[in-house]
Amino acid sequence: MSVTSSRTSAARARLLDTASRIFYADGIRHVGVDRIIAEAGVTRVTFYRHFPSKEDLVLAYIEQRDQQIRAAATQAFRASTDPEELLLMLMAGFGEEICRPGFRGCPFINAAAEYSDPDHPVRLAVRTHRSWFRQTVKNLVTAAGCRDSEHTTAALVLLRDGAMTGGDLDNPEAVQVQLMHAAHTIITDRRNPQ
Amino acid sequence: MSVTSSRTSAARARLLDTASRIFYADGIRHVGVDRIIAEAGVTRVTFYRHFPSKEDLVLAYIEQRDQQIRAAATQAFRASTDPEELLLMLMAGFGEEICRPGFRGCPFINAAAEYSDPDHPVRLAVRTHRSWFRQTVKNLVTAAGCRDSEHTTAALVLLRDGAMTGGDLDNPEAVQVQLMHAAHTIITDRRNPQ
DNA sequence: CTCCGAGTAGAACGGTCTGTCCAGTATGAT
DNA sequence: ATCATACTGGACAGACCGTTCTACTCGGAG
Repeated sequence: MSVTSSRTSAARARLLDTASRIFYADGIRHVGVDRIIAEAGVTRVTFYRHFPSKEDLVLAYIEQRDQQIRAAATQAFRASTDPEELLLMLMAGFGEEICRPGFRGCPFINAAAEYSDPDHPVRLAVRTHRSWFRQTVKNLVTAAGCRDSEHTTAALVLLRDGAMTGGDLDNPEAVQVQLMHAAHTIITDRRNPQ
Repeated sequence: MSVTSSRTSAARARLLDTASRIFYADGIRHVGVDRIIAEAGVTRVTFYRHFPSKEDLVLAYIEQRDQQIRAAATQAFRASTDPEELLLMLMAGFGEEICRPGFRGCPFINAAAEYSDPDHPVRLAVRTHRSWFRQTVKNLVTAAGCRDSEHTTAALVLLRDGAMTGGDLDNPEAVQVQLMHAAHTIITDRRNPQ
């Protein structure tokens, strides 16, 4: 229990959830630990008991997002066995996400903007997530029998990143429509005749 | 002279150029004015004479980038009178930019990631730039006689943002190829038959 | 009962941040 | 010669940064 408690403690969970909300909404480097511990309702000692430094909290935030998205994908992939439908569902998920109130762009892209050093652990975690996402898309594209799977995958990733950016900086509803139209065009155009 | 000197001083120019380089490479909020004045080779008093606060320097950085890009576009647009060719040149310019050493993504997207408040002057400057860019693309798309100019413009903006992101986080050369392929497809597919 | 892990409360550390102030220097126009 | 202007140098305040510290409470396991 004492070993796992550092990962399952209620205080730790509150800390991480609070940090996740604040980091996503307001950025990372500019937010002090004072604000996080205050809003999480814990003390400094408790914070540093669970996270040796602020950087560990930041990493935990990024990795939690990664895990949540992977879990959501695994869950969503149970809804259908048709890879083409799943691809469209995936892109539709992004389309809905960017329209939700409080959307502030892709947390990984935003984090990378704040950590410019390519060797920084945050950057590494972002690359790990993006590699997983790209591979996931590629698996679906391949399973859907698209020609030129590498090319199609890259186009969908490009589209996704552009939509996450435009959803924050431009008109989310317009971007959503554009995203779905483009995704549909890409996927169906590359479909192999059967 | 005394009136214009605050805008044309050599010290001010060095300050702004240094800040531009550092802000783009390393981010904005995390770098202090100490580093900027040190690398620019001026004193703190000189800095605060030209920029009442750090925020004014940040704004000047964003607006300088905006002006430089507009000037480059105006310059480039003299190379041809064919709007379709100009559109492809525009996208090719982004393709080359993301492959250049030191590329760190779109300075406006990165700045917006660090300033989450939609009403912050930095966000406003970013919106201003993006509005100009979108309108510029739309003018070219319209002049090129594309069907559904609004839709085509949105697709190209989406593509551009995705490429700027992927150029920083993924493989720039691969993104460049993908960008040009997609741009070519979008533009020629929407061409009205003549 | 005793002990220990996990929590609370709050002070304090050294460092860095933006921004201000004082004193002195070089230059160039009048 | 004078005088405003733009600069240099360094010290300084006040706030905030991440981090560590002491001292205390409480509940459950041995």
